[in-house]
Amino acid sequence: MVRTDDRYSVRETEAKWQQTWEQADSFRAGRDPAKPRYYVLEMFPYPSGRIHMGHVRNYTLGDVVARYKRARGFDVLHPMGWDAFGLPAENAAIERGVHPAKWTRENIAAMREQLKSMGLSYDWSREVATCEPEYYRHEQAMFLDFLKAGLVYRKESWVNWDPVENTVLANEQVIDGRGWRSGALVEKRRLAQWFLKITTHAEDLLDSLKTLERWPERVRVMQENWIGRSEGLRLTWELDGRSDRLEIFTTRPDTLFGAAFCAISPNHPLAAELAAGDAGLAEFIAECNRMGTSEAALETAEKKGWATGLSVLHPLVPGWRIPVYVANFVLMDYGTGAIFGCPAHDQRDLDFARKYGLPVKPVVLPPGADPATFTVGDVAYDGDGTLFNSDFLDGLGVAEAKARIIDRIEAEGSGARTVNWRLRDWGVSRQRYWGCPIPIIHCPTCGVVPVPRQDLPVRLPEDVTFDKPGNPLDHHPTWKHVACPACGGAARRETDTFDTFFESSWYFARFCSPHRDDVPFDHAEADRWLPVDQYIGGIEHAVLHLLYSRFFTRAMRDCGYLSVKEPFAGLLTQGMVCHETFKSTEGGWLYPDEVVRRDDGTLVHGETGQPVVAGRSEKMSKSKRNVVDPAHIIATYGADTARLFMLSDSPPERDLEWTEAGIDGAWRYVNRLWRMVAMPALELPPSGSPLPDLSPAAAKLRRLVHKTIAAVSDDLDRFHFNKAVARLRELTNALGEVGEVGEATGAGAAWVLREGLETAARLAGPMMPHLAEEMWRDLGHATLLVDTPWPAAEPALLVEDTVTVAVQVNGKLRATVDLPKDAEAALAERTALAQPQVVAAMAGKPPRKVVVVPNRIVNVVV
RNA sequence: GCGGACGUGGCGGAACCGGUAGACGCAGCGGACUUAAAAUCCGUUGGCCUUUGGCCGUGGGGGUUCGAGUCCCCCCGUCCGCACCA
Repeated sequence: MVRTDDRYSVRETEAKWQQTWEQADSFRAGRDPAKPRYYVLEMFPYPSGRIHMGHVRNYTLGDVVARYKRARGFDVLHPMGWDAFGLPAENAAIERGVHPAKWTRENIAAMREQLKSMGLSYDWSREVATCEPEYYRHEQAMFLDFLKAGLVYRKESWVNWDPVENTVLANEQVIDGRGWRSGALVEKRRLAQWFLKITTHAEDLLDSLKTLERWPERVRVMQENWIGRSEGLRLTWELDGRSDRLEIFTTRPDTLFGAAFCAISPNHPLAAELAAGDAGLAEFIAECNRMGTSEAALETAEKKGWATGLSVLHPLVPGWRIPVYVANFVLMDYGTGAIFGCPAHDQRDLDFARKYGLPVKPVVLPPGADPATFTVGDVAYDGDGTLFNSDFLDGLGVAEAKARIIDRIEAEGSGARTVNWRLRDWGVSRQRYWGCPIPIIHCPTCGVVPVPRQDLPVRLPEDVTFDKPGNPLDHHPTWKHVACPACGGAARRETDTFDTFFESSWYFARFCSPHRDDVPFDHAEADRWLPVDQYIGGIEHAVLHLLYSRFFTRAMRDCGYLSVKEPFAGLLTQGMVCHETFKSTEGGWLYPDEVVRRDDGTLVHGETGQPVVAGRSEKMSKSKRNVVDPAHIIATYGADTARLFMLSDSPPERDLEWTEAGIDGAWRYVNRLWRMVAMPALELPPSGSPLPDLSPAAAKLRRLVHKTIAAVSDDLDRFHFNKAVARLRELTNALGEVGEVGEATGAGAAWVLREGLETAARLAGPMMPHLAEEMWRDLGHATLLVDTPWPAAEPALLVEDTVTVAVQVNGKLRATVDLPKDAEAALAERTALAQPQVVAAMAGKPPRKVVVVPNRIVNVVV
C-alpha cells in the first residue's frame, strides 16, 4: 500500500513541475531555427472520454523520445489533437440522448486534463480537433482539388444494409449476418458512393515501401500483401451460343490446357442476368450475399457453385467446351470477377472440381515425376515443374510457359498481359451524421456540382435529432435543400459524410501550422517538418490508416500542397497492454478490484466471498472488465510511476502485462531515487567543483557512471526503453553502495556520488520527468532540467584496461581469466592453459587446437 | 485458406557480428531494524546430483561449427492481419 506520509509527495511535486513547464512554455516548437528539427508524433486518440492504458503506453513512449531529442539539442515538434469524428458519438446520442458535438467536446476537455496529468511534453498551442469546421473545412477544399485532379470518382458499390435501422452497417456491426443493434438480417445494397483513386498510386505505394527503412518489417509486409500486385493475363472467352464474351483474369495462364471450368462471382452482371430466369440461381446468389464478404470468410467457407448451363469455348482448342458456374469464392472486386479453374494446380479449384465431378487434368509435372503415371489426388500441385499435356507448351518451365502463352493469346487478340492489384479504390462515403460533410450538391439538371470554394466550409448542422432511424442529415428539415450553384434551381446536398480515415490522413501536416485558416497548412512549414521523424502507435493501424496517409500525402503533393510523398519516416508500433481476466463462478466477468487474493492463494470476490476463476491475460477491454483506470493509478502513484512501469520490463513492440506487483515495483524505485538525492549518503561537494584525486573504488564507480550514459543513450536511440531502465537501476544500485564498507569511500567518493546523482537525474529525465526535475533542483540547480543538455560520456572512461576472458575446453566453460585488454593471443593461450580447472578438464591430453578470440574467449580443443 | 510474428528460470525480460545463457526487475526464501506490523536495508534464488565438484538446460528433433538461444532443415504450439471500429 501507499503511505501518505511519505516525504516525496507525488501529487504536489508533479503538479508543481507541470505548472512550471507550462509557465516557461518549455515545449513550444519551432522557436530555434539554428537547431536541427525533429518531429515526433503519436497517433492522436479518439476522444472516448477517458484515457486507457493503451494511451498511457503510447504517449509515454512518444514523450520519452520527444524529451530525449530535446535534450540532445533538437527543436522538437510534439503535438497532440483529437480524432473527433466517428461512430461512438452517434451511438451515445442514440443511447443516451446526448448530442454528438456536446459529448465529443466534453470528452476532449476531460481527456485533455488526463493527458496533462501525465506530464507529457506537448506543444498544446497546436492542438486540433477534427470535428471543428476550422479543421474539416480544409479537407473539403482538398477533396475538391482531388476531384479536379481526377483523383475522385463516384460509382455504385455494395454496403451492409440494416433494414430496421435504415442505415449502413460497418463490418464490425454485422454479427452472424445480423445487425448488432436491431438483430435484423443484413442485406447487401448498392449505393452510389465517392471513391479516391488510391490505385493510381498503387505501384509507387508498393515500390516506396523499400525506402521506409525505419518501419517494422512486418508492417511493410502487411502493406505489400494488401496492395497485392500480381502479374497475369486478362483473357476473353467466347460464350457458346451467345454473342457476348466472358473476360477472366488469371495468374496461371500456363495451366490453360488444364482448365476444367469457369466461375463467375455471384455479383457478376452475367449472374444477375441469368438469375432473372432461374429462381434456383437467384436463391443461390442470395445465399452467397448472406455470407460474410471478408477474404477469410470466403477462403474458409465450403466452396460452392451453381451450374449456369452455359459454356465457354477454349481459346486455343477448337471445339473444347468448358462449363460456367457461379461460385461463392469468386470476388467481384478482384480482377474481372471471373476466373477459369485448373483443378490439378490450385487447391481451391481442386476442391470445387471434386465436389462437382469435374475432370482433373495435370499439366505441370513436378521434377522427377513420371508423366505416364503422375496424377493429382486430394492435394493440388502448385509448385514449379515441366509442362505436359499442353500442346506447344510441352517441355517448358512454368515461367517460360506463362510468357509463351501470353504472347500467343496477345497475338490472337483474345487477351493481354496485365498487372492486377488487390488494392481497391478507397470508398470514402459514409451514410452517417458525425463526420465531415462531402462538399457536393446534386442538381436534377446539372448533375453533380461541387460546392463553390467561397461557400466552404459546408458546416455540419448541430440542430439534429436521433429519434428516427437513418441518417439525421437526411431528415433535417432544411439543411440539404439548396440552390444549385450552377443553374440556381432547386438541388440537394450530398448527405453522406467522409470516412473518418479522411481526417487522420493529413492531421500530421496540419500540426505544422495549425492556425492557418486560408490553407490547410503552410507549404514551407510542412516541408520543413515533414516527414514525421518518428511516428508511434498501435499495430492495428498497420494497413489502413498508414496506407491512406501515404496515399493522401501523395495526393496532396499532386495538388501542390507540399513536397514530400512519405508522411512517416520512422514508425514504432507498440504492443497492447494486457491484464489477467477474472470470472465469477456464474461466468460473469469481474473487475480486478472486485477480486481479493487470500493468503492461501485462492481468489474470491471481495464482497460476496464467492470463488473467482482467473482466466488468461488478454488485451484490456471494457467487455472483459480486465481494465485498470490510468486516472486512478496516476492519482495514487503519480505519473512518473505509471510511465516507468510502461517502459520497464517489456520492449515497446511487445505486449505488456499490467500487474499490481509491477506498479508497486516502479513506485518503490521512484521513491528510492528520490531518497538518494533528498537524503544523500555523503555530504556532496558543490556542483561543478574540480575533479579531485579518486580512490580506485571511486574511479571504478565513475567509470560506471559514464558507461551508463553511453548505454542509456544507445538504448534510447534504439527504443530499448526497458534496457535503459535496467541500466539506470544498475547505476543507482551502485550509487546506493557508496559509503558502505568496501565500496567507494574516501578520496573523491562524494564528488563521484554527486556526478552519479546528477547523471541519474538527467538520464531519468525523459522517463520520469517530474522526479528528475525535483532531483535536479534538490541537487542545487536553479535552472530547469528540461533545459539542460543530455550528459556526455567521457570516452576515456568507457574503456577498461583489463577484460575477463572465458576459457573453454572442448566448448565447455572451465574458467575465466582477467587479461589486459587486447592482450597477445600467445599470452591469452598461456594463461588459459595454466588454469588448474583447465588442466583438470584436459585430463593429460595435449591440446589439438586452441581458438583465441581476443578479449572474449579461449577454447582449447583436445 | 493465405500472409506474418513469436516461443529463454515460478513470471516480465537481457544476451550487439556465432564466443561466460539468465543483465535488470517481479515473485519466493533467509536475515537486520521493530513490542508488532508497514516501510526500508542486507543476503540468496534455473534444474538435478554422489555439492571445495559435476551433469543437464533457451518449444521438440536433426544438422553446420573449435563453439549455437543466435545459422540451416523438419516438426509442435501461441498470437496477429485479411477492406465501413478507430
